[in-house]
Amino acid sequence: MKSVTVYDIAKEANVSVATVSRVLNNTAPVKASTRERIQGLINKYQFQPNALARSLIKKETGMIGIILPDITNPFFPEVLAGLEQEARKQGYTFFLCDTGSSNLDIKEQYKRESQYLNILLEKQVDGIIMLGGRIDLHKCPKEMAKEVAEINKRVPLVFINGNLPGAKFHRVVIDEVAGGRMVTEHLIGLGHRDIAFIGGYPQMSNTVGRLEGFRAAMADAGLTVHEDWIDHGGFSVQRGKNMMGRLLDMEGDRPTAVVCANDLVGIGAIKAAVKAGLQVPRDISITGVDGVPLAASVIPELTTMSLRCLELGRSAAFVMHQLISKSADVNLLTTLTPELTIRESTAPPPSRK
Amino acid sequence: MKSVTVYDIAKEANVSVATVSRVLNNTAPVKASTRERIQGLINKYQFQPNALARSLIKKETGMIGIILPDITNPFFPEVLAGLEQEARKQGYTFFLCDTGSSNLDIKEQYKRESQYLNILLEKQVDGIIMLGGRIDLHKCPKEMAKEVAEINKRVPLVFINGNLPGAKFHRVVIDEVAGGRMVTEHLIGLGHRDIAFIGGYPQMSNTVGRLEGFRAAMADAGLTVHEDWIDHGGFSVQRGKNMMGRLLDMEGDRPTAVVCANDLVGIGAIKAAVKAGLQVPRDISITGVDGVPLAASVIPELTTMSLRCLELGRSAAFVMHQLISKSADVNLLTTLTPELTIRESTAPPPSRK
DNA sequence: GTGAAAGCGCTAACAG
DNA sequence: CTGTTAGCGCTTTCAC
Repeated sequence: MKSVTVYDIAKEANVSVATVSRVLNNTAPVKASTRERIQGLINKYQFQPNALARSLIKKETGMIGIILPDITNPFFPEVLAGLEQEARKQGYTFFLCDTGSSNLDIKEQYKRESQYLNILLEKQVDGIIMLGGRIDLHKCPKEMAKEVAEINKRVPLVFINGNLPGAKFHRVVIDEVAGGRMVTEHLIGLGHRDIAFIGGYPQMSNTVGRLEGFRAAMADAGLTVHEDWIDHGGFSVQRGKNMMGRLLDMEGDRPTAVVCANDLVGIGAIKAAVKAGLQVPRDISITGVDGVPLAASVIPELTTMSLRCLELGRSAAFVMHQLISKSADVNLLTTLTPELTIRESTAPPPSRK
Repeated sequence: MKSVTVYDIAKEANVSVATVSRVLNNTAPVKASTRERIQGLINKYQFQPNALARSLIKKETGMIGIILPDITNPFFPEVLAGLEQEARKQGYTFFLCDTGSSNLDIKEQYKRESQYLNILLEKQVDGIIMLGGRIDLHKCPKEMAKEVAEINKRVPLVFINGNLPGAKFHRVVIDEVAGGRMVTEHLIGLGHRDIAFIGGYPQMSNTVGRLEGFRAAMADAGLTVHEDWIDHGGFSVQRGKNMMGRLLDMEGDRPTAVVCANDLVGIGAIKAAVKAGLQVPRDISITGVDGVPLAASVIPELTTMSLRCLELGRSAAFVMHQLISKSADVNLLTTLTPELTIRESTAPPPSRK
């Protein structure tokens, strides 16, 4: 099972390893006849140069590490697809590190992030892209931020939709505030005045941003926000159901529209509403945020803010490539504007008696 | 930006590199005092041993390559999560190769598979796991199968839900025929006699298997299958809509139940049915296959055959680990039985006049 | 316990 | 055009 090396090829071709290396990388002219002889042997033995040895000396591996919290959340595969599309052209390959947060306590998750960060460093990846986890924290503990800052000194680092205090990082982000604002304005434009906001976590910056946009839109329209109608508690369908259920169970007036922190919560909210005997959007309008394909698959199809996942991925790959190839003036911050996608889950409020 | 090496540590600690290596791997006893001195320096410089150099000599990288056709299809992240869960314990990390088939012509996809296979070999991964693509073909062209057989000689290879002619491969599969049969029997048990089957591709073995199970269940119940009601054409929500639309537009009798080749098609079918003014399951029952979380998110929730994606992933990781650690008697074939998940999209047929 | 030295498989000067 | 040689950073005999 001994694998063949440049030496084996060289010997059989009666040349030196240098020449073999030359045809492999065509890094210098080689006489046509010897080149063909060597190429023939390469094919004959299906010779594959050992990338480890090559990377060891060239100090580049063509590998990009990706750290994300949960591949099972459809947002991430979507971003990943964008990353792959762009990075493949440049010849990069991906190291996928899923911290598997979905069934983990939060501290364990951050520990895994640290572990993976170190593993990626040891594997000599050319760059690391982070999504979710600690970079999503509205206020990240100093120690955890510092660790990442240290790593940023050793290898190119790009954040997608996140940030960390205490240092400057390269980031590709969607404008969360604009997203929250636009979706709320859509509802207000439809005639809604009593609007709730559910989902997410108050300690996460995406939630904070979306909520801030929501408040801004309400304020601009001269509407007051019912603090009772603001609820947090997660990003899953199940959590969406729970929060919506709670909202519907409340005494007194009901909102005529609900802004959900993401699509999964939006879907859960629709389910809870339907279960409570309401019709969406006739009785209540519901919106999501993310724009994952899933949102177009439910009935009624979810009106949402597309976070343009694919482009987010592509942009990040682009920034990473610039960083790796040491281009001058790489933008520290790339901001994308989300896109309102109006579908079937929103309509004017039921007319009041 | 020069990174520190064992030599730097050794010099400053006044020991040889061998000793540093010993404390790094504790591969031999080292005097407590020198060990501490060295450990101190390691911490001080945040020294990370270069995994490339290490792998070069140890001939193992702890990396497993994964080749899959489309990370955007929720089936794959689910399997991936299972893989990760199991493989993390063993200290493996993943190389993700998405051939991005969703927006590719089919030939291009196979070419990418070949490319990735080669890249993974060069990167010296300890093993390769394949999902989808050519291993899903009912009849894979000889050349394409042979290429994979060659690779199987050089590095451990595991297929998830697939196979290739001309050689023996290690495989972890779900019993597709049983799946098709069980879901059909569920419908028959409910009283359905007029059942359609839509989705998938006739050249793919999963479709062939599911359809075979469908036919077997029908035959066992003494029911005849309407060949007109068997339609193929893909695995996406959109395709499901199209196929279901076609079915509903047909002259003559209508089926009272539809077995869909996967969950996405099932969701598309529900959408088409609802759009046509039918109620699911009152007027028509619809089932899926896959058991992705999404299937539980739609309204009505989709009755489906769970392919037990997580376990599929875990089993594959387990088999791979055995292969890598050269355990004796690794099972060539691991078969899981799918699980019927009854939800809301199936009910007895409407009573006839 | 510890050090010297020989590679792992490849690339990159530097000579010819 | 081509060969010689010195490493990349680490592990691992084999001595001491």
